[in-house]
Amino acid sequence: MGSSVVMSSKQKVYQGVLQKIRQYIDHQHLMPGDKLPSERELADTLQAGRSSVREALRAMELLGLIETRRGEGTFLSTYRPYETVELLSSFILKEARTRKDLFLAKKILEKEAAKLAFSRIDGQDLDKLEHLLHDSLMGPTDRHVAFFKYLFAKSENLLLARVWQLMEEFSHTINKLYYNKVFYIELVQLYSTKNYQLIEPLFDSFAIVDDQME
Amino acid sequence: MGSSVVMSSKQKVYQGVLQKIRQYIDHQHLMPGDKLPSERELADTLQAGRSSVREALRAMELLGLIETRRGEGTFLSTYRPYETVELLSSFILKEARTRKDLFLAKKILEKEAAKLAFSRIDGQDLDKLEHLLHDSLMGPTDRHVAFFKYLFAKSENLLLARVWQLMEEFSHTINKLYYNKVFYIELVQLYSTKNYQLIEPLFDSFAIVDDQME
DNA sequence: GGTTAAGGGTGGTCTGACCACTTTACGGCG
DNA sequence: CGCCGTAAAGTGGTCAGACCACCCTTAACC
Repeated sequence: MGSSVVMSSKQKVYQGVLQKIRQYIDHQHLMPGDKLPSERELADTLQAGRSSVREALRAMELLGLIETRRGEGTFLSTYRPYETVELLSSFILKEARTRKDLFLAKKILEKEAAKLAFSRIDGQDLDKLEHLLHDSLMGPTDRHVAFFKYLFAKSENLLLARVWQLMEEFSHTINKLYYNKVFYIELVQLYSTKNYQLIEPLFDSFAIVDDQME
Repeated sequence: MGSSVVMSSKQKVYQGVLQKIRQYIDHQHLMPGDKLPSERELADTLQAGRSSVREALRAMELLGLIETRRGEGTFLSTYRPYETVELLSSFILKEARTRKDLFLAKKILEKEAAKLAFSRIDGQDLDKLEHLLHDSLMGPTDRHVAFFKYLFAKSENLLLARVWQLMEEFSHTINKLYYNKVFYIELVQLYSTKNYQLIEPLFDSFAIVDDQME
């Protein structure tokens, strides 16, 4: 950084600013928490208007790349791609807003998490899962969410977990979904008897209970 | 739309503007290509400054949600996340673990699409898939993308397809990935011999070829 | 040394000016 | 009446400037 924003005939100033900021972050080896130059300084250095700098920063902020704090400055944030997926998914899910697509996609993720978690479920986990199933203070949807949150944590694939969570949260705007209670009991049994090959057939044999039909 | 931006104590004006625009898109059932109100009109209607409106629009533009054209206006775009993906990739690369998550998640989706497509693959589809495999003008990555694009279309689960597409585009910024060529041939064979039960083991037995290691 | 107030710096928001480009409207001519 | 050219109106794009809310640092006072 030190040169003005390069103005290609098609590129808007905020896009040039964005590129320069990214280069600055790279060259300075900035880590999350590190401070960027002030808006005014950026505007001076890049010979752009402060508004144009702000437009670039707002775009980055929405993507979760930076955090701006009034009176303090602009800081590189711990990058959380999942927040971006959240915003994007709100559009994606809207387009694909058929119940069938959503529920099947979610079921697939749950099934795969169940299988990924398989080798990591020990006796203690079984206890916790069974405790969940027998907690009579929990409604079926909450139990479902807690159950699979547990399994997704065990799967140790954060991206899958987050995508599932977004689908789960989004599906709540449609209605509440869960499997028949026998399903959960049988899945825990499969973990108990170490019967990996029966996980997929189990998912295939249980239909989702659709709260809206009741 | 018609009320001013609600100012919560923590929310910035541009975030409120963003919400209102999203609501407007919903209420008007806007489709890609449809025109949004002008910046000045939005500023009047939402009782915000034009700069604040622009900040919100820049953020949406960077996400590929809208397209602004000087002299014409602001249009809802057919969702194309290319610019976003490029911007995010420089940050997503920093986490090797995220990378591992991404590849595994993508493989899972590809596997499930292959299975969902199973019952819809006919002789004509087989011809097309085989044609893909024998197109020597295609590099391995392009072939992989075309191959699975085809399968996801056959799966008829638009949500899964979109999530996979997003992951696929993310992963391209990291490196180029595909399976060993024998994989595709064997999968087409499974379709030909109608051997559904072997799809999952096939995916389990093939490692992803990582271009970066070559 | 501790506390408080002031000063300087930060981001946040808005207004206004002006430019480049597109679309619309109007007038003149055939 | 239709077409063409020009001007006006409308669009986004950029910048400067003003002022506010907040934060941090420094200086002054007890």
